[in-house]
Amino acid sequence: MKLTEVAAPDFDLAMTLDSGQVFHWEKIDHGFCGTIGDRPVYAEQCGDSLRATNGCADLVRNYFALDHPLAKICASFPNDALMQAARDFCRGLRIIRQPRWECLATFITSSMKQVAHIRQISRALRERFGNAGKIDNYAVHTFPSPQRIARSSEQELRECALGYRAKNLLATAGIVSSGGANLEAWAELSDVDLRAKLCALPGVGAKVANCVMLFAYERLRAFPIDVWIERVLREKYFPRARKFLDSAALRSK
DNA sequence: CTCCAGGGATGAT
DNA sequence: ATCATCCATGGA
Repeated sequence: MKLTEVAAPDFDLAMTLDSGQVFHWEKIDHGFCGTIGDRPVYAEQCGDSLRATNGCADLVRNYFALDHPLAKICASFPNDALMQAARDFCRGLRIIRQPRWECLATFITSSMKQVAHIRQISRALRERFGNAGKIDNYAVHTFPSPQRIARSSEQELRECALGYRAKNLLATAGIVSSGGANLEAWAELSDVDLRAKLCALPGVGAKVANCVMLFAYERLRAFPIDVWIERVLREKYFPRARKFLDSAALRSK
């Protein structure tokens, strides 16, 4: 396969793909196979560069947000020991730019699930309802459109290990595919309005809404609080706080 | 306000 | 082989 080189300073591909923001990339020899939108893409790290599928340089630069000034962003964090440890541990982790529907649908399936489960659900949905593509001899699948999910049955979705989330994904796919929610147009909304729109969709609460805002709408101030973050907040910063999800996450703008 | 269904992988006994 | 644990949303 012919690869093209893409400059990627302050970037760690494996760290980014294994950080719990995206769930479909598969490790293959020295790199990762996946899709960016409807394009099959292979990418591998080579020092301060990526080597990626020919013709995908701009796509890769945008998806992995290589234009974000990561060093400057990290330098803006508080300089306490805890933040220093976090910076060291996550060096090169970037918040990437994901397709809106794919991100929303994936995080609806993520509720009450661990990363390994979410990866299996993503894979099942893609293999069953997505379009097949190839990277050399390796098969990849696009994430299915809202129309395709809406045409499936709750039973079919349950066969992809969604459990009770099947009903929510089906309902939200119906709303999106029928024009009841224009995910692209929502990019123009304020943080507060966008969060309210997202939370009105079945299966989307404060945590999922903040994930989608952060990973699909480039709202870098959104702050998803899962149980792990909540534990850290409680243990290290706010030992007496009670309910983060109903207060901090929803009020942050 | 509180309580709890929900489902499958993963780790412990 | 069973058993306990992990987890966000929404409805009672």
